[in-house]
Amino acid sequence: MSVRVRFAPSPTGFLHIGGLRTALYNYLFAKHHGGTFVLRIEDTDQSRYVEDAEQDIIDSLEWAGMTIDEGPTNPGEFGPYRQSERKEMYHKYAKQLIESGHAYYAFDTTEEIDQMRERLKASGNPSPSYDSITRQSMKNSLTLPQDEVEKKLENGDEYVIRLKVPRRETVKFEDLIRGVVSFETAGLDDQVLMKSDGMPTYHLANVVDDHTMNITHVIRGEEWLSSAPKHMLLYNAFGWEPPTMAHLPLIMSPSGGKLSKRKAESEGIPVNTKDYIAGNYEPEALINFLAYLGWSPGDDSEIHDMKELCELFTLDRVSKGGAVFNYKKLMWYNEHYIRETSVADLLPRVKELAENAGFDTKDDEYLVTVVGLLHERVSIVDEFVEMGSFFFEAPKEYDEKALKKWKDDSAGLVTAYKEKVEALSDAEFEAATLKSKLEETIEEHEVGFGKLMMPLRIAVTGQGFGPDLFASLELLGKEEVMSRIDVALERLG
RNA sequence: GCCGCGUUCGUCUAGGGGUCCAGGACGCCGCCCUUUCACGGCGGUAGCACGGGUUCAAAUCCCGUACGCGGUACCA
Repeated sequence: MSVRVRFAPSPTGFLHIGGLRTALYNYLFAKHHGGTFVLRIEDTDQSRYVEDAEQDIIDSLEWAGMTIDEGPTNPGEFGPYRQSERKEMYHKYAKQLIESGHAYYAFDTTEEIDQMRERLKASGNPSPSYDSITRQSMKNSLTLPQDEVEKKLENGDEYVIRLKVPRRETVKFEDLIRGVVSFETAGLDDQVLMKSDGMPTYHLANVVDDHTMNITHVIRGEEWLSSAPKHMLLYNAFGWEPPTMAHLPLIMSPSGGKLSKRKAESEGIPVNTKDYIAGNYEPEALINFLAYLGWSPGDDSEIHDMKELCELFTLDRVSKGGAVFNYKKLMWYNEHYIRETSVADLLPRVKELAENAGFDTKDDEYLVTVVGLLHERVSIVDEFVEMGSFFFEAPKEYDEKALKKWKDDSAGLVTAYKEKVEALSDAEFEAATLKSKLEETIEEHEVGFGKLMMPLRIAVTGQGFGPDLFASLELLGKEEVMSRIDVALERLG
């Protein structure tokens, strides 16, 4: 049977970076085996539904380079792909479970359940739950007379359907990442399968869908491991062969704990995929980084594109422990992929960025030189415009830190240099000459290179760092350079 | 609390009984290159959570402890 996996997010917000990695591992696994990558929208919680979330998920996956083989917008033969559109199916299967004695109706109100919990807590039970013991004293089809149950159902009284968890049983299953995992049913509660609003809970929906959609491998976050035994119980109750399980380690925040939205933001880590899109990160970098966050091919390689990752990826090489998100390493990947991208490919992107910043980008030839000069220096494409802003307009102010290098003798040296260079024709105004003129000047004044270099850089670019200065001067042209020096001399003295 | 899952440099990881006084990458530090900023090159720093076993031999197997994380909902 060919591999079919699903990424099954709930549309309660924008696609989280952890979700993106789960999707990636599913995708890589599917493609490694020539299988199918399914997107299923788990929208069974109507109270948390977010309108634009589904589109955001689809856009994010596409940006990251994952092709959805089957999903709500490109259905295959196992649709629909939104759980809200499969309601009848869940009802049918829930009913089947009741008939086979694996589930039952429960009529308790929220208040009654709360009271039960209070009562048990008061009598010394630290974690009361609706289970094989407590269900005997609750209002459900196991305790109520048959005719009363039927009457309640006919009256349209609110009810839920609960899983009848066996009293004492051991549920064991093999997880591809963790090996054999084992749970005692005594610790499980009678999970709600159908909610009183007629929607299934995740537990029922996920089992029914994975089975009816022919999913062969369930690859999901570790937060699901604890409820996996309930799912196994369900597969058993239906008499279905469960899919192979693989529970992924969580992505952790640098300060510890699951990388939550709140934590990530306070630690300067973009948490939603859309933040990376808006922030102009290289998708290849994010993907490469994410792939290695909890997985490695086992050799010393670090750089792989999606195609290579598909070839290399296996679940047995996924690590078990949580992985801390290392933003600096992400940036290292980002720098790497920018350097790998040709100037020609970068050009239109930088052009758009610069224009959005309100700069006149002059002609493409000019821009090509700008991009070339900054290519090895930027960490993220935005920096082409930030670091290179002086290519488009004269510095409005001078960087404070850089200004410390503007010493008492700076004005004199810059003036001396200016006088030399002023004599050059436009054609002579090129990097090598500009450099030799600087050498001449420092020799005449018997000072070090930096004594003139830094002030000159500040005067022309406003910054204490940046691309090769002489090439920059050449590109800017004589007239512009002269004018900037004059302004600086006047303002800095 | 209970249940489950984890634990190799600061971080991501390699390693699955001898070839490991533990390898790679990010970061950090230093040197070289560049009389500028970077890129790059070279080198350095730093780790098997702890305690017991098993074994001729344990980072690797077993048990316990500690710590971390997850779950404990009519949320997913």
